[in-house]
Amino acid sequence: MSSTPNERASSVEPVESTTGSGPVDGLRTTQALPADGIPRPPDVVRRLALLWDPPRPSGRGRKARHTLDDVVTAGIEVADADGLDALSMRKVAARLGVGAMSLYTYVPGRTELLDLMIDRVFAGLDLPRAGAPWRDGLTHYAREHWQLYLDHPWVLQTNMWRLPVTPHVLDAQEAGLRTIVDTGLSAAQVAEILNLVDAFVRGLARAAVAEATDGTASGSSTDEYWTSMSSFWVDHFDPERYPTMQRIWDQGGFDATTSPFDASIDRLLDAVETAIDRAAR
Amino acid sequence: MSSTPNERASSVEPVESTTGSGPVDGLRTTQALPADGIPRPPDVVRRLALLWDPPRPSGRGRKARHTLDDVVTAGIEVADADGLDALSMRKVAARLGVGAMSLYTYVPGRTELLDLMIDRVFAGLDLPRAGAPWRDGLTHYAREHWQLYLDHPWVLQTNMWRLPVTPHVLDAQEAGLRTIVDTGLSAAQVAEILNLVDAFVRGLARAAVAEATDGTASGSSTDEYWTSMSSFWVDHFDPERYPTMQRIWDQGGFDATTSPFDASIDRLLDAVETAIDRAAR
DNA sequence: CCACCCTCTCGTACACTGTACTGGAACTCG
DNA sequence: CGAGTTCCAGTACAGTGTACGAGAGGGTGG
Repeated sequence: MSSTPNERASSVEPVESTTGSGPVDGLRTTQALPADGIPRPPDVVRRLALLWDPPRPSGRGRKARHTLDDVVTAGIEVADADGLDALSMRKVAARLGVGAMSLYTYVPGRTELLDLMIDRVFAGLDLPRAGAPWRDGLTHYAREHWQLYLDHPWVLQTNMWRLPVTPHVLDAQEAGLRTIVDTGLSAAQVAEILNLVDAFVRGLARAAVAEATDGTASGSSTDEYWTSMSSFWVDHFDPERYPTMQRIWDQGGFDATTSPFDASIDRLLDAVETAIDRAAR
Repeated sequence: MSSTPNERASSVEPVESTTGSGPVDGLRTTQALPADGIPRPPDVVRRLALLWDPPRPSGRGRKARHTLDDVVTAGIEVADADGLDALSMRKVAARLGVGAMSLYTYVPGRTELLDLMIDRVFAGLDLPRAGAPWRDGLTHYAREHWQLYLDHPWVLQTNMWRLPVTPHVLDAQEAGLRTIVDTGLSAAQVAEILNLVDAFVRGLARAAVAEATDGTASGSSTDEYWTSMSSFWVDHFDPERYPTMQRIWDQGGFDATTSPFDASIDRLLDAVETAIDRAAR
């Protein structure tokens, strides 16, 4: 029943900050009994293992044709090109010119591959330096995330309730918290405000991606999509039921002149500033 | 065969707010050529058809064992119970005591079923009345959405870039816009602010659901999950790499005493108020 | 050098998904 | 009582993640 037989206790190697790049065996670890004797559910532990102590390739055995990084890169390429739904193990494997099952020597499963992909993408963020004025830093933080989501929309598609706990994701959080930790806010407020900013950026990015890819996803061209939608407006939309929408539409409220990000980020930071001023008082 | 090409121009009959409840044939529409001769891609049109002109059951033929509403209800029950991943046609059918393929006489496909489920759920919102002070109305609007997402987290899981264009979803938008349309803001600002509020609520709800269901999803109990996570903190977390996180943690910043919604909504509305004041000046 | 063992590779297989197709069952109308 | 119409469901197909186990290639101890 237990899908992953193999008896090996958790090793005690030092944490390296570089992600390992070689394949290694025994990715699937079953219920290992660590020193403290507390059994850990394999799912969570396995997800963290590859991320936080990347295995070094052991010289023995057959040479690997690729590296872990290659696999992650291939995954990102597939997802960037065709979205998350198209990210199947078979497609990633095909891009590397190997069989589907070969991936499983580099990665325990699809979930973990996705974690690694996200970590990789977050590694590319240009994070605000410590010591900068909080408003500059936080703007920078928000804008970098915004750009990340536009570049890799599949990160928003992951159906996960929160980002995975990976080194570079935590790096980003760390940098975000750092921008406002010395402004006099309480610890709870700091955490809460960063949540607010994250929620804001993700929400807007989602909407922006929707705008950009509407219709394109489902095979129909953008033109086709919009003609269908306009047919909706004439066939189904009832101005008497939605007078306010009609009114705002007539006044050009839905024209989306500037980027929604630029339009709103200042307003959001005003709110943060208010909070900071109150705390200082 | 074409169920939606509707040769009437924009109909004059009032849109009813009750969703139709009978099965009907010809749900799948092929490329129909409407009067204007512009071909419409079937996907988009089909998705809209069932939502906006609900078919009435025609008395002829075999009696249906269920109604469209039954199917939608069953879908919502499945999704509420086991999440969106568990929402398979076979499971929904089983709950109704019916073969999987029978669903397709009520609904063209899974996508459309999901649209209907979302519309149904949004129909249950208690929307702010017209004429109330904007801040009360907008708070009410936000809180209702917040509660909806907590009650039906699968709505956030839908992997759609935006909510489907359904009658009751538009009702909610209409009510939201209405709360701030007469505050002196420009049309663009009104649209933008409602986007902001929506993005905010969805983002926070996502985080809250994450908090509530962490680990539970993947089969392991919450206890097991947390013991694994605590093992993460001791095994992998490096305070030297994440000093700010460590500091905020030590000060109890991550304790989450009150609901994140209550903590942040006022701050967000402060930002809105600032915008309104500026516009009025 | 050779045998052995370790590791990577991958064909096959299973359970699961959405849904196209098709033949049959049940109901109303002429 | 047909005829027409509609609902029901069994089978089938392409796709998914991945368990299993047989083979291929390379480092190392004898």
